[in-house]
Amino acid sequence: MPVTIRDVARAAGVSITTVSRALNGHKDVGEKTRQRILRIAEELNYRPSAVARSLVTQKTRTIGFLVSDLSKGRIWHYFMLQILYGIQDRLAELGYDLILVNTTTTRQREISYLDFCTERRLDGVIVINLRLDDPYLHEVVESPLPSVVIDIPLVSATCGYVTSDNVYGAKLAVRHLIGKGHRTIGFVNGHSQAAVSHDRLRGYREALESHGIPFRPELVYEADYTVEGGRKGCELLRTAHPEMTAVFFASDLMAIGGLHHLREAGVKVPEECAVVGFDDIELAEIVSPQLTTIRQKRYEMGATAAEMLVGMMEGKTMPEGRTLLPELVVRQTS
Amino acid sequence: MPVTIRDVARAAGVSITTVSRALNGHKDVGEKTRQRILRIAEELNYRPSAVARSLVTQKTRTIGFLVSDLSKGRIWHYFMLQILYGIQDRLAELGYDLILVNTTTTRQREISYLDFCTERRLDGVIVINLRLDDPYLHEVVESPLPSVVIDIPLVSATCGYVTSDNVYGAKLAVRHLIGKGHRTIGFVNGHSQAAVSHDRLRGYREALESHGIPFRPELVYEADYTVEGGRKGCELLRTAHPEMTAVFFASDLMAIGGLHHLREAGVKVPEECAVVGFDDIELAEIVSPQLTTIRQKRYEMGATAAEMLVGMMEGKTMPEGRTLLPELVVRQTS
DNA sequence: CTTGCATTCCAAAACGTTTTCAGGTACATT
DNA sequence: AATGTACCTGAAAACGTTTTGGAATGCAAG
Repeated sequence: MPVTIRDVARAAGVSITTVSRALNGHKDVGEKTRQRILRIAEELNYRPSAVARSLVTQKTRTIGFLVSDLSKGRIWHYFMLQILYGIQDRLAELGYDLILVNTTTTRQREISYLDFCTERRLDGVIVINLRLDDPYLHEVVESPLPSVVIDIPLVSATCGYVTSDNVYGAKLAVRHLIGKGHRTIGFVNGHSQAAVSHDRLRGYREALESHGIPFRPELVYEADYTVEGGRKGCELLRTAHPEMTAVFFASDLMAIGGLHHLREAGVKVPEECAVVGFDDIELAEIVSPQLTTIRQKRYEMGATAAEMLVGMMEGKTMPEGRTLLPELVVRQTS
Repeated sequence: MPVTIRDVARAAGVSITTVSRALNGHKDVGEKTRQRILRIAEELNYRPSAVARSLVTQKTRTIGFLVSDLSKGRIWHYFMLQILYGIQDRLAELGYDLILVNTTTTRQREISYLDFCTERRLDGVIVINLRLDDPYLHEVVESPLPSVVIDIPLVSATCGYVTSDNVYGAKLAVRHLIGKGHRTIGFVNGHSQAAVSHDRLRGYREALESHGIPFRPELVYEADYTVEGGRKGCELLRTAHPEMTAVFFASDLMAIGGLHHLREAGVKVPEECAVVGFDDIELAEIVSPQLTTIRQKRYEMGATAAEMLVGMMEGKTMPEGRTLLPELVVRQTS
């Protein structure tokens, strides 16, 4: 029942070819006919079918946003949301649409993400939060489907990545703390199945060593990027090392967990223990005391990913890795 | 280059009709041929094209999630995210996919959301955060495209809605405060272009009056659902009415803004001024002191919306309004 | 031997576009 | 008058499915 190109053609007394050309702005159609066709299409409220167009052009102008662990209680997505905005904004500018794919639920459908993408004939895919040990990670990276992964440094013939310079970010944090006079600095890291964890650890270590402070593995706790994990990590480190005067957390959420512990323990922040987070999610500014943290340019990461992907899809750019510089945001916890 | 049904048919030595029937589980195909076809399809790694299928079935099995004001600095989406999960989860179960539509950017494309939906031939749409004065609101509601709006009580032949019982929720909050002995209770409301604002105001008023406390309009401040708006509202109400011992906020974000003001002003919470929010976003539990609030079942709202929509689309249910009961969550600010 | 009925398969149409190739007209150049 | 050259238009193929309406086969019943 929706009006088709055929209806427009009939009403205008021309062939569908001419209608198609008039609407798509080809130049080989007379000015008067073009005007007439446009007017009639308008009158009939004609909207070309994207699915018919996709079938013939073999492009859907749709890209998938593959996010794993999208589920009820999780709040790590506070981090992801700005990235999503960046993707969606840039994609809209470029004339592409976004379809949301939850890897957890596609798995329920007993179909790999890749199969899902081919069924829907997606033009490309942006992947976030995939663990390094995800069984399908390499399937995605190696597949002919253009893709961009976020925060996993992998490049292939069809896959690029976007990430922050996590080594540098961690260095910023630690240097800042050292500058404030701290010498015993703990580190609550995220789980090791995220590439960023390794980089942040390295940055932590190198910053210490470059200031002549020996790296002590016992000052590092591996948590899991959750509030509760951060709380626990902070508690364990503090009881084991009461002399510790500052803690660097690999995420804001964990830092907030750490603050919870410190408050309960009656430790003054930042006087008795300074805290620095990572990410600069909106919470960092809302929580009190406001959190000193390393700002990741999340919106830009998303926009960059979108841009890279479209560039690859349209054959204009080669897959590459892009690394954005984070920056230190000093607030009240340091 | 992807393998088509034709390739499978050729390899199996049957017609494409038979392949189609075999794959879709129709019964008029011999058992041996069915097995052979399935095996060959598997071997060739055949994935049926959703777009070709959509063209002929006239269904895309895709629904749109229309969200307005999805942009860089906004954080109201902390509220929306759980709803999104609910939608996406239920939709995945039902075999539908979700496409994200930002009304702000479609407007840039100079095309109404509705036109966008018809171009993509979406099967239905879920709308959130549309202001009552949105120019396209009624276009969406009245259009033949099945739709479900969230938090706007509108029903038409093709449009249902899901919302919380906001009157009841506000009553819960105010009753709770009255039970704690408060008699002068301020109310920081959101803007009036949200239907929920009116209901929450009504609940506030009725709860007061049913306890013999007169409603005083000067104790109500109309903010805008932002942290800063809540801060300002709280400040204004307190300076104008120092005798006020409790404030009810129409959202957690505003309540958190209020807490900021109270902390700066050195007001003890909840001893000198109690605070109750609305929504129960994750922040409410993370912030300190932890926020007493009215919990909206956001995930369920999303799941319900998805379910209703699919029911309507498949002609199994009539459009209706569904109202979920919120509940009081007492924490530290009251 | 016909008729009827399952069972299993297929040819062809349809969905709504884009694009290729060629046809037609009008006009200027030989 | 024939040829060339723009310019505009259209018929038809193609994209990859589903579905309709038979057709062929085999077999039981008349």
